[in-house]
Amino acid sequence: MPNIERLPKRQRHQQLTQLIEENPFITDRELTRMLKVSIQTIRLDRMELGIPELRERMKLMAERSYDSVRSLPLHEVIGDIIDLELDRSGISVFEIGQDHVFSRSSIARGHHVFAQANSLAVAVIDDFIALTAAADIRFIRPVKLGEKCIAKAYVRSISGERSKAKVEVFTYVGDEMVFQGNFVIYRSAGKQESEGGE
Amino acid sequence: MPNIERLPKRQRHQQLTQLIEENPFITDRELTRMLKVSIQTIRLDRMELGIPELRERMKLMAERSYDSVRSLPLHEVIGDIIDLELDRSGISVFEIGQDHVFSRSSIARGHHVFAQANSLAVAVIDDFIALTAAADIRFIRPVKLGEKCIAKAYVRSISGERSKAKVEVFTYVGDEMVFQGNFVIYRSAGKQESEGGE
DNA sequence: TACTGATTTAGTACCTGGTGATAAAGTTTT
DNA sequence: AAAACTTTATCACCAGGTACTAAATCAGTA
Repeated sequence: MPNIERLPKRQRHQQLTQLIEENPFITDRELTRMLKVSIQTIRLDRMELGIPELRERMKLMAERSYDSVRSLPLHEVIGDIIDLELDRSGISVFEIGQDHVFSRSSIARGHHVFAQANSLAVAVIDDFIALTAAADIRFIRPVKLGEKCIAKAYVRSISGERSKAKVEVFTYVGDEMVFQGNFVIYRSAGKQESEGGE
Repeated sequence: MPNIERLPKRQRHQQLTQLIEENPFITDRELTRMLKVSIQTIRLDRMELGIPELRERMKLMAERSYDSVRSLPLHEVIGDIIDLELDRSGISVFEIGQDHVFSRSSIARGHHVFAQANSLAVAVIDDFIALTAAADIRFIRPVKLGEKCIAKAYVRSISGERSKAKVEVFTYVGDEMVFQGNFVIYRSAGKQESEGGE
């Protein structure tokens, strides 16, 4: 009574999984048409496969995107600043997540590592509007998914009012340095006309 | 019959808009508790404000993220590459959208401008895995919301197998140069052990 | 052949988070 | 007070399910 050559079910499970993966917005009813089985079978199959219902799937996707939206573009500072002495130094922590890596290699895309350092360099300058004017950076070793980047910024020089500041940033994973950068930050004491990209 | 000093409704509309913006996953029922009005009022308000129901909101977010998930693999290159001569030069276009700017100033965050240039510098190198090792960059003027950035990359030198390439990138808005960068890209002919962040 | 067990189908009740229409009450404004 | 606007209250209905029970179908034996 167990089964040899009782594939139709497993085959259907495969197809079902694939169909939903291809189009997560498909309803059970539509699936019955594609697979030519009753809606109850579809539902049993979903249960067995642990695939949630349409609305749950959409909710999950929405939540996932909502989280990554607020961790990416909404955050004007990338990484959590855990220490800040204005015009002197600062430390921030940023953990590399799925959203930050190349899918094929799980290596963080450079601009995220750059963004953490850049954000910190800007944050450490005590000014209403501070913008990056230039930077000189080194990626010392690739950063992988899950690694926690600790960036330390040191203000090296501040010249006068409405002028440039030099900030040096080192990023570590553990005690390994993975990134180093020298930033020139424009500070606009008073006026907000200035140069830079951030 | 029109109204002067009939704020409570508009005030509520404002609050409603804000509440939903803060937490798009809120139900009408929860909103009645926050705003102390009946659920019908909430629904009339949503109608007037053109705010779709919870499920519709989740669906939109899910669809948006689904689209951007499929444009994110393309997102490995930021900007549209419109011309590419491998190991020689390339051009990409990237329009600054809401997601790319500081809300307070509508100035593009530096890392997006950097990311376009960096992506192009990597793409122009004809190698399976190419990673940024270092960069020397200048933000010449701020880039604003809606501006179209045209990045041009030129390969300046390629040294041997499994070695460094130097790529220079200029980014323009119209005929104004807004960014300039010198990138050192590692190319790993064969092996994929190499350095860099991108 | 009849029994066993898995698989599939059917049907009902119920749930959430709404829409839409209609009516009634409350509040201003005129 | 009458007209106009705003809010609340009902009621019927919908999609896309869950949860549960029951029956039908099919296969492979014992």
